[in-house]
Amino acid sequence: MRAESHRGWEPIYRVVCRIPRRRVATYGQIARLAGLPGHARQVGYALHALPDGTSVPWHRVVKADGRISPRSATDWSFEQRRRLEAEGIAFDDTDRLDLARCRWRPRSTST
DNA sequence: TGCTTGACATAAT
DNA sequence: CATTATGCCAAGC
Repeated sequence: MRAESHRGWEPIYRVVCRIPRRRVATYGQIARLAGLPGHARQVGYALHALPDGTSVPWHRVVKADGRISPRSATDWSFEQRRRLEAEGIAFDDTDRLDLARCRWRPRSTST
C-alpha cells in the first residue's frame, strides 16, 4: 500500500483487496461493493492509477463479459491473464473466463 | 476554473 | 454478435 491510497479510490482499492484468490470480480461489482453503483468506469480508472508493485490484486478485476479489459498497454493485459491462469482460472477460446464459476461472492459489504 | 479523457456497464440498433 | 450512444466520477491540462 502506498500511492494506492490516493483519495476517492480508497473504497475501490479496499474492495479489490478483499477479493480472495481463485475468484474474480467485475468492475460493476466492485463499484457496487464500494458503494458506488453504476460507477464501474471509475473502478477501472482507479486501477489504472495503481503503481507497479501495488498490493492491490488488480488482476482479479475483469469486465462484465469475463474478458480482460483492453487497457493502454496490451502487455499488461497479457500479464493479467497470466496471473489469473496461475491461480487456476481457465480462459475460453473467446478469451473469456468462467465467470459463472470464478465470480467472487462476498457475504457482506463490510467487515 | 472548466473541458477532455479514461482498465466500464447497459440498452438499443 | 458487433457497434453506437449515454451515464457516472476523478484526474490531467
